[in-house]
Formats: sequence, structure tokens, C-alpha cells
Amino acid sequence: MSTRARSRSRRGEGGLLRQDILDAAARLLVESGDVEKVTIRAVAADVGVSPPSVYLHFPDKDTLIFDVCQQLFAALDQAIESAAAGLEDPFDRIRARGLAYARFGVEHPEHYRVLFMQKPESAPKGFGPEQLMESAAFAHLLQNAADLIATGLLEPGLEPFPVALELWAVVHGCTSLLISHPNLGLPPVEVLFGQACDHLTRGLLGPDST
Amino acid sequence: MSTRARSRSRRGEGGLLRQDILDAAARLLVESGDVEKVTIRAVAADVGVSPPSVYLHFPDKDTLIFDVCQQLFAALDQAIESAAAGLEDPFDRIRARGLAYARFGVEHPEHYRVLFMQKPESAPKGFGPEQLMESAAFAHLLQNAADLIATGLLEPGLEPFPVALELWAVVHGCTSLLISHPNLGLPPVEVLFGQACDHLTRGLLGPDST
DNA sequence: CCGATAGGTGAACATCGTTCAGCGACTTGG
DNA sequence: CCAAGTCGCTGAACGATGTTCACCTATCGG
Repeated sequence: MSTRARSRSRRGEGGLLRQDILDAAARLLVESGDVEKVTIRAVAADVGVSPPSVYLHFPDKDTLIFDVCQQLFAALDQAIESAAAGLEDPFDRIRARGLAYARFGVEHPEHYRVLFMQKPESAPKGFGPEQLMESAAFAHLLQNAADLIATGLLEPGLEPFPVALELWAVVHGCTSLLISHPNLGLPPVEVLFGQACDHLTRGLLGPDST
Repeated sequence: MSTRARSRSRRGEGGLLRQDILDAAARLLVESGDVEKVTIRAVAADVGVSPPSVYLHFPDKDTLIFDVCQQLFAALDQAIESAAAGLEDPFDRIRARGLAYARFGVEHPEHYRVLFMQKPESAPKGFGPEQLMESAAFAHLLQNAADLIATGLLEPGLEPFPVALELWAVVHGCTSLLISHPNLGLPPVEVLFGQACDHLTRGLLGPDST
């Protein structure tokens, strides 16, 4: 904790504190690995500022925590996309995407919890269902689902949206299971998701599958 | 809140308070629908007893909450088994099982959260990985997986344990997704899980599937 | 230099989980 | 029948939390 006192910002630069708070909270979260350790007082002390100052930039603690985690959301999308880049086959792509997603979740369990496993009420208004569905990550997943359908290999009549949700449910199930029960003797992400993904995609195939 | 004063128990009947506390906590949980509303003080007041009295029967709050939710674990198993009862085909059984599980989770979201979506540290020592794997519910799932394999219809080389985990991951994914994002426009449990289950089980089939 | 205002604080409130010394009614041994 | 013991329970407090509100004060335009 760098409890150094922070010098007051110049006029018009009050917003600088906001980023400092975000950075400190993010640092505390990754270093402690526990959301409950990221307390308003701890963050304020780390920035070198008094607790009430946090409320000049965030309406409440939940919003602060969520904003911290949401910064990882873009990184998640990038990780997924770079994993899928260069793969031609839509089936290879969806597998690589899911694996990257699951790995990301397992490597950032606290963030994943906040983003995807929290009570809906805790999510601030800025991250409702709409924002999730309109996110680049979901758009990419949707596109991949459409590509799968476009191969003509899938069972006829499937729509991209339900297929995307189905795929998401599977990868989310593997990820959250690994996060919540790490000592269960579960196989590593690659195996657990790999098998589930293979079986699910194979089950999506149509009757004329080779 | 029935803040009635509770008369002191007779000698040797101190344990009666334990059940009263459990009942009160359970009632508060279902009535408020929010774990955070189930506070030690609220439970104690509801029973008509002072807060420290709770600690005569529970080491800490997490254990109390968990014990409350664990009471539903047996009910979960019963719900699953009664759903699967009478079904001969192992594929029908696994589908009915999963659906009953998912329905149960969606209908008791707070309990499901505590049991399956919490941080592993929050779970008391009485509900470690071992207890989960040795539970009747998991045994039944494992048996069903074995039955699936015994049909000879599945892809060769599959073992019951990984298959069970895979199935659990899928149904858990659907359940927790519906719990965490109820306003996402997700299809109802029956549809979301139904499709995922059908596709997964079909993907588990071997090459000589009709 | 002056007053307005952006930037930040001190102290407090309500609430939480938890601890600890101790009270008091009831049982029991003599 | 009385004294001692102990079981069941409590009052008061500690430390920590999120949050609010009145207030201060350094800075900047005029």
C-alpha cells in the first residue's frame, strides 16, 4: 500500500483522481485476489486520499468494482479474437474462442465472478443485458455461430442466436465450475471444455455429417 | 419479524435453539430473496434471542447460511430422482435429471448461488469437494452416465466420471447463466437446457449411431 | 487582490460479524 | 433442604464496513 499523500489536483483536472482510483482498485484486486479486500477505505488510502473522495467519481462501491472488472472485458474480447485469428474452419474457431474465454476466466476468477456470476442487481445500469448483447465479444460469437450454420453442416433450422447462447452456456458452465470448485478434481480447462465443446459441436451437426 | 421473546430452554435441550435458528434463517432467506438480508442480528431477533446466542451453535455466519442451503441439497436430489423415476431410456433419464436440476436452481437462485456459485473459501469444511463427490445426487448422476455408456451407443472409450462432469458443466452453465442474467432475453430453462442437452448427448454418440 | 468554485476532508451514522466476561435459573450432590 | 455447579443465554463492546454531510481551502478568472 503506497499510502503516500496525494497532492490536490489543479482546477479542471479533478477527473485525474478517477483513473487513479480505478488503478488502485484494480491493483488491490489482483494483488489480494479477493473482492472483499477491495474496500473503499483501502482504495482511498492507496491513492492517498480520503474515503469520501471516492464518491466524487463513483456513486457506490459496486459501481467502482464493476468498472474495474469491466476494463478486463475488452481484454477478454482481444484474447478471444487473437486466439481465433488465422483459423479458417469455423469449428476450429469456435473451439479456440471458447478455450480462450475459459482460460481467461480461470486466470482472472475474481473479475469473472464480478462480470458474469454476480447478482443482476449488483450490476450498475451501465452493464445491463443490452450492453452485453451489443458488446464486440458477443457480436464475434454470434458471427462465429452464423459461420457454423453457413457451412451447411449443422442440423437444419438452427439460428445463430440460440446456437451462440448454447455455446456460451457450455463454456460458461465449464469456466464457473472450475472457478467455484477448483479442488473438485476437475480436469484442466483444456480437457473439460475441449471435450464438452467437441461433443456439443458434433451434436449440432446435421444428419449428413461424415 | 416475529420478535417475540423466546423462553429459555430446559437443561439438555439447548440444541433446540439450533433448529429454530436454522428455520428462521431459512425463512428470512426465502422471504427476502437476498442472502445479505439474512444477518446474524436479524436471525437472532426473529428467533427472539440475542445475537451471540447464534454462535453457540454455528461457528460463523457463512456456516449458518451454508447449513441453511445445504438442507435444500437433499431436496434437490429428490426432485431429480422423482423426475427421472419411471424413465427407462438412460438418455431420457439424463435429460429429465438435468432439467429438474436446472429448474430447481432457477426456482431457488439464492440457495443455488450459495451451494454452487460461491467462492470455495466460503464453503465450510463440511462441504468440501469430497462431500460433493460422495453425495447421493452425484452418485445418481454418475450411475446415469454409466448407464449411457452401457447402452453401447456412445463413442467408445468414454468413462462415466468425465461424462458426468461434462453433463454437469452443461446443466450448471445453463442454470447459472439464467440466474445471473435473467433479463438477457435467454430462452426459458426448458428450451435452453433442452437444446444443449440434446446436442451434447447426440455429440456423445458413437459413429454407429442411427 | 477578491470572491467564487472545484477539489477534497473530518467526523459521524448506521450496520455488520464477532468476542468476552458474566448473569441467572435450574439441576444435582451431600 | 441447601450449596455448588453448570447450562443457556446476554450486555456491552470492538473493529470494520459503506455512506453522508457540513465544511474547509487551494486555485483561478476578473
